[in-house]
Amino acid sequence: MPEGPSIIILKEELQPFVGKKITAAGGTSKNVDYKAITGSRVLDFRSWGKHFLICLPDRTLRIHLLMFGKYSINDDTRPAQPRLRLEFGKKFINFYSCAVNTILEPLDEVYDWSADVMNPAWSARSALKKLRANPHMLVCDALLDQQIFSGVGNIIKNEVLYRIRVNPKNKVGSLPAPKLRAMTKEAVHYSFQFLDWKKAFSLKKHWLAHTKKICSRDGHAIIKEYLGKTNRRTFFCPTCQVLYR
DNA sequence: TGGAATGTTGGAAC
DNA sequence: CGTTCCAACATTCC
Repeated sequence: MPEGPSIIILKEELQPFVGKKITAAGGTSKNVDYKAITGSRVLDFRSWGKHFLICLPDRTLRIHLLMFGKYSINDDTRPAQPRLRLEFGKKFINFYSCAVNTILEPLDEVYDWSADVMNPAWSARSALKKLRANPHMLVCDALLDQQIFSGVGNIIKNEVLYRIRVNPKNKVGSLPAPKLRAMTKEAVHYSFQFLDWKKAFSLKKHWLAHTKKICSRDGHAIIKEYLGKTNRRTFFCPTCQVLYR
């Protein structure tokens, strides 16, 4: 479900609820004061990477869909109990198996919007600065670092590295400067392609590395290894994705 | 059918 | 006290 582009789609699907008043709220999350938010109007839906933000006058509800989170709109056919349910008269939204939190601070104090690859405030310069400050970090970890590339997930990581022909085992500091810039640029570019393809239900069709077995560039085998500090599965072509020294 | 997967967290361990 | 590690969580698919 997640990765930044999917959250953008969620935000777009919920646009009809902007400005609407919550007439009832419930769910299994213990991090929400359901009574307090009943009667509040939704000022806006925002997002920061994989965080989906429901902005109310006096607080923000933060939804993180994690690996298996789901949502449904005006549809109660799911068997599971929603973690969070917001009703707007006869219409409603349900969120399932996600992490829900309440934020009381102003969002600008909580989030660095320039780190979100899909936000207009995204700053490549700022990302490069953070990367240069972490030369020891593996590039496969760097792309998954939400403080640097908020919204990038494992699929985007694999596709970005394949597209710029960079081996995931490189350290940030060993990449030539143009490659580091290319990585930063492609993280944004591919995220928007992901968005378009996901909307067209053709995301998987465009995967070049993720879950693939053969490199479409040179016909060599794509390797699967569990890499980085979080041991995420990483697909890459050791032949065309360069390992710098 | 069991294992793995678009992810993060909190607390234990060191 | 800082860091690192790992279990836990939850759902769907192959």
